[in-house]
Amino acid sequence: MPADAPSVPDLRIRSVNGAPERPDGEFVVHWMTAFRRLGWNFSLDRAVDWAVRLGKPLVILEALRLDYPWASDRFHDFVLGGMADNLERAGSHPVLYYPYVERAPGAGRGLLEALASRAVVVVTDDYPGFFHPNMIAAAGRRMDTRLEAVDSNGLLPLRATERVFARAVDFRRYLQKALPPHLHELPQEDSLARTDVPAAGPGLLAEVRRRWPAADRHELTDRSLLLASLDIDHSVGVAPMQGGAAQAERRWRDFLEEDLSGYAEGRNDPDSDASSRLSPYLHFGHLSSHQVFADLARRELWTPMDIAPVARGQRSGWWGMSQEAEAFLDQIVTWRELGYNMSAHGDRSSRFESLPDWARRTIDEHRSDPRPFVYTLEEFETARTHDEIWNAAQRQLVREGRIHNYLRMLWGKKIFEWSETPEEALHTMFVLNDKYALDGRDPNSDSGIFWCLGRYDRAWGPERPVFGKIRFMSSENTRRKLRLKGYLEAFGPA
DNA sequence: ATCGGCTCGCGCAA
DNA sequence: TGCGCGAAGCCGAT
Repeated sequence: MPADAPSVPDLRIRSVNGAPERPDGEFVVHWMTAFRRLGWNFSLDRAVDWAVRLGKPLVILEALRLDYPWASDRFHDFVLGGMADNLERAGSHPVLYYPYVERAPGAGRGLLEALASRAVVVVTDDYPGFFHPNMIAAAGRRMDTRLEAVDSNGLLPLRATERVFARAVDFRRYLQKALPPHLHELPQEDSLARTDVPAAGPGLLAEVRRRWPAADRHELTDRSLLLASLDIDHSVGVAPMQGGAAQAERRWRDFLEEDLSGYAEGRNDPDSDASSRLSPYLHFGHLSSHQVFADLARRELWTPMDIAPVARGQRSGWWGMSQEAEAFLDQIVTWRELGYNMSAHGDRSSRFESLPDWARRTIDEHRSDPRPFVYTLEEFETARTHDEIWNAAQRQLVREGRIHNYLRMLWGKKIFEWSETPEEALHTMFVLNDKYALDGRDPNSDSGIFWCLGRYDRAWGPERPVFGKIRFMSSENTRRKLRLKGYLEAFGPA
């Protein structure tokens, strides 16, 4: 790659199929699958680099299939909202933004290959979770054009280390040593700002676009008819939270300007729902943690010189920012990227066997303890347990696609306690979280769900039935700690 | 309201 | 070898 182009760090670029680029191809393809935004995006920067270097137009394909696991009105709507934003923003640039929505099962088959067969190179997003690694590998086998996957997941490149970490403090200590050089590596705020990309003419790909028509602005903006026409799960309704980079930006600004000031204390006060509510935007790639970091640093008047000389994995004081900024960075950098690291490098990272030894041991010792209650997946899903707090949390998940951050822990702990086996509990948690949570199907879902069974945690006494030495939580105590009246009314039985 | 004990593993100082 | 401490807890004693 050219020395004069804005550099995407080599560590973040991976050749999927080992094929060479084709300099006589007609255009560069950016296949947008995970980082669904037009700025703060190393993956798109890389595609722009190619286009500039070889003097070829840029085609951005953002596709949405019908048959991905858990496809529903809820997730489709979120992604389509993002496409509407990207279409709007790309309109002022000389690129071909091509939003493709599959209308009938299998209709989209062949589209990527049709583009790839004429492309110089295809650049896509290297996301370590859900079906993405398999999809990327399969796409690489189906094309003889060079396919590159680029890591724009977080501040630390996924390939910076092969190690996996058993506890947040270990990863934090590692980050405090390894992260500083990477903090200078930022993607472009506006990947399409460079004017030296050759224009994509209006006739480009006309015949491809006749066979696989792009979604138009109107149906992406006003989505109910489109959603209703698709063969997806309509029982999981559109969530109150709107998807897309524009909404993500708005929520981030609001959080930064209004909610962050109470963040350090707010999180320790279980009464307030002090979460940033950015996780759906981060999950769908509508928001970048690089932007979050850059904006935060600017607000804090921070420079790398402020970093403390001691690096012992301490939770606060290392960055040299305000308490609330450091508390937030611990979430969005340490904890978020801990999960990504595990997803990218952890053997069997989503399996029971990946739990720490002490946790597996104690869970096994209590495997045959009688459960105080046992519910089926269907009873859990329809919020028919004996516990009104648990039922309310489940109803919030079904209706809004999220759960209050404290209750989310209780929700998982109780599914563990009220299932026949830990494996069945895991299955229930993953099904419900994957199906309903806007931020589900993410490496951080693994972290959150497995935390309930001891991952990243330590043993706690006294030893109890079912839990053994796994940290225990109870609805009775939750009732004492949280003011739940409003919540229980809002999420009472329908 | 606050405190200690419950319990495990790891890095680091000694 | 021992010490300190860690995502969010619980419970009983004070």
